Amino acid sequence: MNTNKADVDAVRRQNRYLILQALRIHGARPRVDIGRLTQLSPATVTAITAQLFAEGLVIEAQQDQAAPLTRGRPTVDLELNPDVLRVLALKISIDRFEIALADYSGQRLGGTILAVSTSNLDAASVAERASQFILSFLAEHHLQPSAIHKLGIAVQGAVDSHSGQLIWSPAFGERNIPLTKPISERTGIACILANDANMIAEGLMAREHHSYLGTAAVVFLGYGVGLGLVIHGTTFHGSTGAAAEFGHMNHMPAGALCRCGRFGCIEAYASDYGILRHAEGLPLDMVPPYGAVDPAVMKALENAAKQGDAAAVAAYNAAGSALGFGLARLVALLNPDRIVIAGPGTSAFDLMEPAVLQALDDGVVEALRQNLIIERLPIGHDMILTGTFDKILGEVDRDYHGH
Amino acid sequence: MNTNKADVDAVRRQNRYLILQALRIHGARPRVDIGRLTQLSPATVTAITAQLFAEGLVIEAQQDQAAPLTRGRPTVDLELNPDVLRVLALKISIDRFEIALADYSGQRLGGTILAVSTSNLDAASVAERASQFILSFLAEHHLQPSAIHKLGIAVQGAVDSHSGQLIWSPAFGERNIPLTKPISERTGIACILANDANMIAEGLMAREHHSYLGTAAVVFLGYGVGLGLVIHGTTFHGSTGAAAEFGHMNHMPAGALCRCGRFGCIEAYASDYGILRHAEGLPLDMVPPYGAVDPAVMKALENAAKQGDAAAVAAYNAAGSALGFGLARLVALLNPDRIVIAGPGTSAFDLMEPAVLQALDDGVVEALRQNLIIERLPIGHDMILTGTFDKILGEVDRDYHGH
DNA sequence: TAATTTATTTTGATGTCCAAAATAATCTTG
DNA sequence: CAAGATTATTTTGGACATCAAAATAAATTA
Repeated sequence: MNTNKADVDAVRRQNRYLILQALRIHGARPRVDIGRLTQLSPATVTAITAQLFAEGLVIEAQQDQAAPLTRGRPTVDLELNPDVLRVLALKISIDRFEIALADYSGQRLGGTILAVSTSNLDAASVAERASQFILSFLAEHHLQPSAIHKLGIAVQGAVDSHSGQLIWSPAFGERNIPLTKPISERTGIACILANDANMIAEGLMAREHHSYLGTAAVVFLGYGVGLGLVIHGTTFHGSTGAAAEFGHMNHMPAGALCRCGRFGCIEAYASDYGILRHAEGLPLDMVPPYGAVDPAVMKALENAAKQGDAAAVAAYNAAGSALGFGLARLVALLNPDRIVIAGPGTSAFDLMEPAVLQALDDGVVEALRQNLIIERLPIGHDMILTGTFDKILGEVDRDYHGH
Repeated sequence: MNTNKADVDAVRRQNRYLILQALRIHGARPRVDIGRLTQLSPATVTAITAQLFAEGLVIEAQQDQAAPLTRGRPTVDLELNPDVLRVLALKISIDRFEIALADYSGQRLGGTILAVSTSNLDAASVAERASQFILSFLAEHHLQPSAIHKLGIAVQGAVDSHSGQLIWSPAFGERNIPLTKPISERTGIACILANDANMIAEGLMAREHHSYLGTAAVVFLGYGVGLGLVIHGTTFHGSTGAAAEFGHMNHMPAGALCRCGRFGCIEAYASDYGILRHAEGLPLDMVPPYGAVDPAVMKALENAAKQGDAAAVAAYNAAGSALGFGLARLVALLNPDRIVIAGPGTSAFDLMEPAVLQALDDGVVEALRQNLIIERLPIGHDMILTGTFDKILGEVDRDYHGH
């Protein structure tokens, strides 16, 4: 349980945070609504919004033209002042950097993609290259780095968010790549580092808060297999912030060879390259001979399986089984309310679904999956950037107090 | 994050809780110490302790005879008033009920064990039998049920603490056995239901709070394999309160037959009966032909393995491997700071340890286990009762305000 | 134009914490 | 053995937070 002392300051901080979050989630709203949403009394809402107003964080919104049509004093909508600050999100994945800019209200103001041959970068060059990308992006938008309040970096792989290092990622050959420190030094922008699947979870939580109050697992199917964990309504990061390396959770001792060098990881069966290797009849202990797999290739494989191609069907079955047993193990351990399957791989999930469900049947006491919601969410990579903004801005709501 | 509004009442509740917990954990202490422990100002400590005094929850302790020997006004030790209330803890395991009584300070006042042929009890009789046991125990101690503030029930198996049902337990043949409601009706005592391994975690947390601030997994080796999870310094219960069915996390698809009826559970390899079945050369898909395994039998097997008996060694290796891969999967998912191996099975852990470590090597990226502390704790079953008291009394500290 | 209705602000009460001052109860020292 | 020193605890007064209720603002309706 919470083991910190409470004082009157903490009360104001908490309620102030609730109001900012209410405006962030629900958009422009009058004070009455804020009171209803936060359970705070009108007097308190007035007091806190007045303070937020004075700090410049909140402004009066344009009055909605669709007339009131109602009796009584008209409401005054308040909204977050978009111009308070700007934030950046950088997504690093195989052969690709993507950056986006947003204002304080979360509105996306622009973004670019850069093709990078990531596997050829050495540890030191990653931050260098990313910094260049950030600075040139800012220059294009006529922004000084000092205009950016914070940068969130979302990467596929195991990250250590405390030290700001990328522990391991399929995008790079090397391990333990420092990111936040060198990027921060080169650009002058404060950085945080997070796992991409966790950022998706963050985004889902921000948007559908009521569905994510308990425990949920968000599986991201794509080139690899990522997982974001929501526990007690908060995204979970383990002791080093590196939790949820679901793709590299072992499925089968001494099983198929994975990109990470181990044998039997879920990813070695259920990722693009794992499925492809299996379907092509290559030995499972062969080093996966692919970089980023062309989506068209996967689409073709998917179609082949749908046409009944035996090798393709078998590959998707193996993928589903590995994924399903992984989920079964997760369920046995955490008994979540909800599992969300997201990412581009979702389109082929039909092919895996029977094996997934069979594995869940075989692998978990039914009592633990009685009320389990399994949901498919056809969101794409873009949710990673969105979720990263949600995370950064949520932190800002907690501790930013104006200039 | 916390999404509740804060008010001045919440402040006092929180600080009051901190003071009660400080006294509970550290025993009799003067007000100055309480201030240091909680970070509260002397003025606040005086105010809150005065209130606790008035409510009767706190009393002045006997002055320590070992004289002060120090200058200045002497301290006045405060302590929890043991007579505020009494609580009961009931532990239900295979062929055995155990009950204990404690006072408000957590002091154990007595306890009894009852041999029960649990496997022969039908669902309705379990609560009936337990209630009889409770009532006769109270009669022996000349206590009315109304004198008991709360009863905590710790059971091996999957529990649903919300509904108060025992979903599945190796102790009983039937499933979905209602416990808290019928026991509460029959005895008139408020009940809560929890998993035994979680109660061990609760006990460890109460005693060594600083070691359990992050994520920790407490593995209980005994007849079965239990797991208590500590996440963010709180014991974790999944959506139904049934989390951490580690013993029934799948180790090997279509593997050894488990008591739960599935194939390949960790327990089917690593529990007493699983090891014994393997060592005796019985087929792994054979229904385990044992009830509670006599500790002497396990001791003999352990000795045989230590003498080099091949079948016994192989059985312990298989157990270690199943346990190790289970832990590897847990680590990949949760990246805990600490794994604690506890329970009577600890004595044979030497035999399993090499296989456990090998499995961890094979199953987890090393970055995730670099700082992992694996600790062996030779605590016994008794910690389950102790931890149950810690849990109940912690709840009391949070919401009990005197008569 | 007056009455009604709804939103927001103001006022006053209650309660919290804390810093600083006051008090209490001991030991030390000359 | 009395005055001083030292440490613990309590008291006092200020700063702030929430809230209920009253007051005010700004519209619609009759």
